[in-house]
Amino acid sequence: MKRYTITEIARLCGTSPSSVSRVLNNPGLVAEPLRGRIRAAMEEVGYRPNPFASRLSSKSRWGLALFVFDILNPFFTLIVRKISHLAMEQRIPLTVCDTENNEEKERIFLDYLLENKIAGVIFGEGISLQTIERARKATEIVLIDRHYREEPLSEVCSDNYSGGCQATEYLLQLNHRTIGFISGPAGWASAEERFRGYRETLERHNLPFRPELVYQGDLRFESGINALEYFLTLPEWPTAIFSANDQMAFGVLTKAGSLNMSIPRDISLIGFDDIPLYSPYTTKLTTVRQNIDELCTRAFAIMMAKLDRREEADSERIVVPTRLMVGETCGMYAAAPRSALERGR
Amino acid sequence: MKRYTITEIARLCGTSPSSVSRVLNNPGLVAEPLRGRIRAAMEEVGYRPNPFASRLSSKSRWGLALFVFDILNPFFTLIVRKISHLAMEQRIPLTVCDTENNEEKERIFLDYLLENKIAGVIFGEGISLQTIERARKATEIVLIDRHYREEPLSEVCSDNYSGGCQATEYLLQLNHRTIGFISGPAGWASAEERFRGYRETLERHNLPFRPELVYQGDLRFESGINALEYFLTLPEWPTAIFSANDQMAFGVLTKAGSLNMSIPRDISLIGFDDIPLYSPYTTKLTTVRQNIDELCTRAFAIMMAKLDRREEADSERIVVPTRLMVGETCGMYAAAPRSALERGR
DNA sequence: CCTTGCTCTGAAAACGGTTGCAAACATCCA
DNA sequence: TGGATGTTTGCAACCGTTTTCAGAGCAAGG
Repeated sequence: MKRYTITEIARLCGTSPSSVSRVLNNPGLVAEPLRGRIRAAMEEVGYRPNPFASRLSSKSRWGLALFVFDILNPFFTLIVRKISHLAMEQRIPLTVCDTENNEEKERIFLDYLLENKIAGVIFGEGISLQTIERARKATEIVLIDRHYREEPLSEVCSDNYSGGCQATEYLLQLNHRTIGFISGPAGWASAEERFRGYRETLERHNLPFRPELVYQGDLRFESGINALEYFLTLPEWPTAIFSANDQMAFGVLTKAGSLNMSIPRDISLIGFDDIPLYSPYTTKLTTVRQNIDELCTRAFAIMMAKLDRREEADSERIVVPTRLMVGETCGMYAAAPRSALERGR
Repeated sequence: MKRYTITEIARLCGTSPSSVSRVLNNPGLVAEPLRGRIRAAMEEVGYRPNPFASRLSSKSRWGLALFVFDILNPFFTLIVRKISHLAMEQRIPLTVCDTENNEEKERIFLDYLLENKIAGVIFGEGISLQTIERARKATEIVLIDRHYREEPLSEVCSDNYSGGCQATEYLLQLNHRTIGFISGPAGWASAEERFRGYRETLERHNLPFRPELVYQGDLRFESGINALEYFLTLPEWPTAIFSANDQMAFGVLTKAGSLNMSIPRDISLIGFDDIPLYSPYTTKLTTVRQNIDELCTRAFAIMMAKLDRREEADSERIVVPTRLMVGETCGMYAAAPRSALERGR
């Protein structure tokens, strides 16, 4: 399958390479009869421009990168999947950078990308501020589910605050009054917003915020296990637990199982994310859905817009709503102590 | 941070661009004093070749691609992680192609890559033969954990057959004689080898192979659930189950839990892969470890070798050993029917 | 009929490297 | 000492586009 050049197309049409190039990049500059002929010829032989030549000549940047701090976390795996498909649809090469929460790796990836004149990078949560700072000086950037507080940047976030409220509100409706919260790492805006939703909803209902009911996790499975262990050391056990993500909620579910506790009978549980991977488990987790597809699509669209109009695009902040997904892990709390009868049901 | 060109380096050293280029690509052609000077100058100003110019000029291919059919499957996620790090170490751009088991997507990815003169592609299991065929005509390819039967190709595989033997052997040692097998999809060489290990080990021990003890799964969680349901419809239940991968084993574990069966008390269970994600679950799965890091490192090394020496590299087939990881899901089978006493233990 | 101002087109110079070729020089052997 | 051979080096062409610039053609305006 021979690869044609712009010059050959030109010869085929009895015109010059310049016109062919113009048809490609600025069709308005070529008058109709010629333009049609050229287009037909390109179609005919299946012409594909040589990307290296274009980029060398135009000095334009090209290609995108996606930074995630832990590709094994299914939330990020889904982001990688979606963004990589979006990029492929546009025929834009995408470099996936799994930094493994390691600043040195971030640096290496970023150096490489800047050297190669990448056009833009999309950042997931968990990448260091320093790296983001460096990147934004040299290229276009968009943040997914991360709030950059210093100054406006293009960001697409789930409505983590409302999600936090929804979850807490729901537990309150079910009569729970002692609600444990498993947080994410400090400094993660998305997780902190969920926490704020939890805390403010409690206060809105005139329930005092009790710091001992908050366990700081790191969003991983093990945190859920440890969190439940911690909650059970408290003099008064929480009757419900709100976990800042599904993975930790799964840790709770698993630990509960091994302690012969039943969820939701003994304790209610609500997660955050709605990772499909976990849905097949027999107990369907009640959780707050983040619309990952939407998150990615919007972020990608912003990136494309930035690349198109070269001038400084204004930095937008888009908030994607979350939705409560009622599963099987939350139950109505009966104020009376659980009776043997109730247990045996 | 100014970007220097080869010409500027040449001027700095009072030599010609050709020599600088040669230092880069063929240092042997440049005599020592000059070479040293050029190297020093490049170091000094932090010279980085413009990759587009090189590729345009040398017409060489560049960049790698990695095809996996389901990036959400942690086995493949780990491969993606490892290969992407290896590529980054060598400063080679890597395109991750998650085909979602969809031939159309395979085609689009591959078209794009060939158009962009990719240097090589690494295939994981589950990519269609047709795509592999097309790719190998146009570029270098290496297969991971996939056996291409038609003719020799460069392949790096786990020793799936031995792994299958190890697992079965282990169950036999534990006195199990009725061992169920949950297979992978037909046509997947890696999974079929595991099955062969299972079958031949049985036969080696003069146990008849019983087709009804084989449930065909698709390597996903749900298959494990369905498999256990199926096995329980048999007149004689298996006392142990060997699952062709961990995810299905997890399905079994979960389903067993919801049926109030205890593993390993009521039934022993062994998986395949040793996915770290699953290890934190409180019951540690007994499984056969695939050395994913090794698999990837070897595959990548072969790819690099192929790219270095341009001539037809001979196709090697490398087999990476597997290892039995004893967890908590296999127990000794007591020939006598389980007594109430034993159950209550 | 001659300007003027468009619209379209082609020539040619980049872009930053690679590489074939030949010149310059050193080395070796007869 | 002279020619053959081998090693270094620089010149210049080329890779396939983009883009500037100027010229050609043409319609409108005076």
